[in-house]
Amino acid sequence: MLDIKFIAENTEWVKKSLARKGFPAEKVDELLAKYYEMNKLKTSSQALAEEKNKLSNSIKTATADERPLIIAQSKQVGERFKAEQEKLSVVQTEFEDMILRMPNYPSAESPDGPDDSANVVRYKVGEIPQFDFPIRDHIELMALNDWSEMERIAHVSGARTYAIKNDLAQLEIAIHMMVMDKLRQNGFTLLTVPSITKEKPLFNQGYLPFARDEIYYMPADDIYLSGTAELILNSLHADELLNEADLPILYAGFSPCYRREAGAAGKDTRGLIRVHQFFKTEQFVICNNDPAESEKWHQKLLKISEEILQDLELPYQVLEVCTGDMGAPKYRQYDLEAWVPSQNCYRETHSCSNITEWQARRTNLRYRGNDGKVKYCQTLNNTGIATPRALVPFVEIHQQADGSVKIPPKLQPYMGGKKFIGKNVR
RNA sequence: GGAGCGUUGGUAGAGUGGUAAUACAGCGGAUUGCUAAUCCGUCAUCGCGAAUAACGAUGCAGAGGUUCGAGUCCUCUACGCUCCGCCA
Repeated sequence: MLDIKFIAENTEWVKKSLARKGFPAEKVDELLAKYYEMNKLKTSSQALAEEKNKLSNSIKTATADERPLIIAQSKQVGERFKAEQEKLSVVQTEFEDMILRMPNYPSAESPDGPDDSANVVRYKVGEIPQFDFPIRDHIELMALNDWSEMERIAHVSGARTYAIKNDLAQLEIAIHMMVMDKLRQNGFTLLTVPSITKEKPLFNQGYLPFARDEIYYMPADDIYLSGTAELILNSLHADELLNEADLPILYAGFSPCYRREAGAAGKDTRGLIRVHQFFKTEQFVICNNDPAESEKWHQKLLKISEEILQDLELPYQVLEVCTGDMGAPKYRQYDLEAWVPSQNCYRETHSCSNITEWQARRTNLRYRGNDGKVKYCQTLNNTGIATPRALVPFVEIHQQADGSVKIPPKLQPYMGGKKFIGKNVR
């Protein structure tokens, strides 16, 4: 959520900034008109409240003769007050709906552009492997090694689900363990969190009101399924007033994640790239209000996820995401993409975002600064690792001519020391 | 699923239907002095405003209701604790 006073005082700048995200300038004017309308009603209804309070309070000291008259007057003012309040609450709801739909301001560093075609590759790390044998894609590798039950599970659980087994199942868990260890060593608090959520955290995080179609909803219990631990971690301290000494808060949250993928019809329908339920270890940071501080943490989160891909020995590229491809909450976003040999391209494994105050305002997540003033926190998030998607580049990059898959040294301790996995490993 | 008891500021904690005590922490100021103490003020949100001024409104888990007036009475909801039942 944006600061309405800032919008009122810097209207032209705000219009220009939000236009970079494709947000129309007229909507800023409409918001301000609604704001001024709301304030007028606040002023008039507060004047009536004041009058009502004065009359009520005078009853205590009034004589028995005076009372009936004052009570009658107070009743009358009370009714006018109630009418004014009703008008106000309509306008207030309209105003809140409008401001909840305003995206965050993009950073000066983010390139302008309408969609993902304008994203900029900042740099690439690692060699794209040259195979001297015909490569298999991850689906063929799973079939060859008896690593999955893709066809059977589709009958049980439907499209875009997966079941993996044997060494690949062990690998899925091992990668999360490796990532959790790295995050713990970097000072993160490890958490396993629920995937069920009430509605309010979805607004706090910024999924709602933008993407209701993407979210599983269970009407019997009025409960939603979370698409990421970010959602839960962002609301964990909702409505709290922290102390500056408590910051930064670093969380590594593990949870199953649920996405309807309603807008992805026809995309990545086979295999492990895009599924309705997956496991993610998420990096989440709450820091103080200093822009330099959130920039520092953004770079730190990026560095951690790069190390993770390097430990897994996956070649990757770092994208600076353009204004039009960023989600509404984001100020600045990097995507990390790992090389997928069978598709001859890089595919997203991590998304690293600085949200600045936008989520904290929705979440009412504040702290008392060392100067005694109350301020909003800033939040950042990045994938730690998401499986099974990360297994796709992993098994394809590390595949051998016989269909077995090499385990990089950094991961071997989590795989019981195995250097290779697969049917043909002796 | 059932029963009982709870939910008050950053924290702790009072509050017979009539302006939310008090203490601690934090911040600001003053004083004395010497490694701190004492005193005063402030301490959430919003409106009007140039204002971090004055004034006013709101805020006691949330939403309704009764009343001239609700932290206090009534209804519903959420959450917590204790117990019963069920259970990986």
